[in-house]
Amino acid sequence: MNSEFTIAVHSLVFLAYRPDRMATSEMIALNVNTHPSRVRKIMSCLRKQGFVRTKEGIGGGFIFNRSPDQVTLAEIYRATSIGSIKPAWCSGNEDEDCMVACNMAEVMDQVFSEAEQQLIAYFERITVADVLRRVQTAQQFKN
Amino acid sequence: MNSEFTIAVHSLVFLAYRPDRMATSEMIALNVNTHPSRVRKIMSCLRKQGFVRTKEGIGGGFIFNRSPDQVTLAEIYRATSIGSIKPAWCSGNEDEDCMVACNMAEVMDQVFSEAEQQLIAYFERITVADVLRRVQTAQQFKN
DNA sequence: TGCAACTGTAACAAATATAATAACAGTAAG
DNA sequence: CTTACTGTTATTATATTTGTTACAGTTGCA
Repeated sequence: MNSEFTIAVHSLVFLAYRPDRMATSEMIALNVNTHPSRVRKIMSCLRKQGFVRTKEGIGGGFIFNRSPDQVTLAEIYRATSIGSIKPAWCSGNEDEDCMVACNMAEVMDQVFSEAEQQLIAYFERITVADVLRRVQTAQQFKN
Repeated sequence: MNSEFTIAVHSLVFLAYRPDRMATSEMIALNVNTHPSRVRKIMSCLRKQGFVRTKEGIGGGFIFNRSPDQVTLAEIYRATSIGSIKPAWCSGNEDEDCMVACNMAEVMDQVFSEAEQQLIAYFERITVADVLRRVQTAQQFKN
């Protein structure tokens, strides 16, 4: 799977964690450990889906636009990474004179698509607030 | 996800489809549409797990060693691709002075690991024989 | 009005992962 | 002892992912 999902989740958790629910791409990038430009690209996608709003210019940044306990990982997955569990490579060959060769690509497509539904059903049960709580729990075990 | 899973499933379905349940790496590679060497590498892994046995020398090849309706995609996934839904890239930074930065990698690890269990639970319900039947069904819809 | 701190986006470069290919030793049948 | 196979490693080619740079557009404020 695509790491954009990870970055999107991390960014939203970070925003949820901040008292003002706001941060610049530079702050997020430092926290996530990537380049601010990559953060902006992914946040731009989250903005188009209404997860965050942005403020340009001085004192600007990204602002969490919804309640962290209402946003599920399923929504984030759909926004950033839908289709990413299926490998790009496809087996089989339509021109072959064999039922298996001709139809495996289509059948595996179905299988991966159903598998992805299972994954999404699981992500449906986890919110950004849940992830933040898990982070807090993990932290407590260190102390 | 790794396409080795796809190739492994396709290869076993192809073997299950053959009356003698046997084929050479060249035949499988032609059917799957890849290089025989790649097939041998993946089949070699399936042999070590007991899914197939091999016969070297003239007249040799790979032979399905179990009943197609007993082998689930979950077993094949575990044999070839375990851990592959988690992206290699990890977010966060242990050295950062922030709870979120320090613990997100661990938390996302848990999340991906649980997600993979869901995936495997789904694959548990599909056998090689089921996939072959799906191939047959797909074929019928073309005629 | 003009500078400074932001986002938005595209283009490019670097790194990494994946797939194809070649090569050759080992094995078994005839 | 030759031919048709697997087993395995190494190498090359290709695709994908990530990082980086650059710059236009926006906004707040002195």
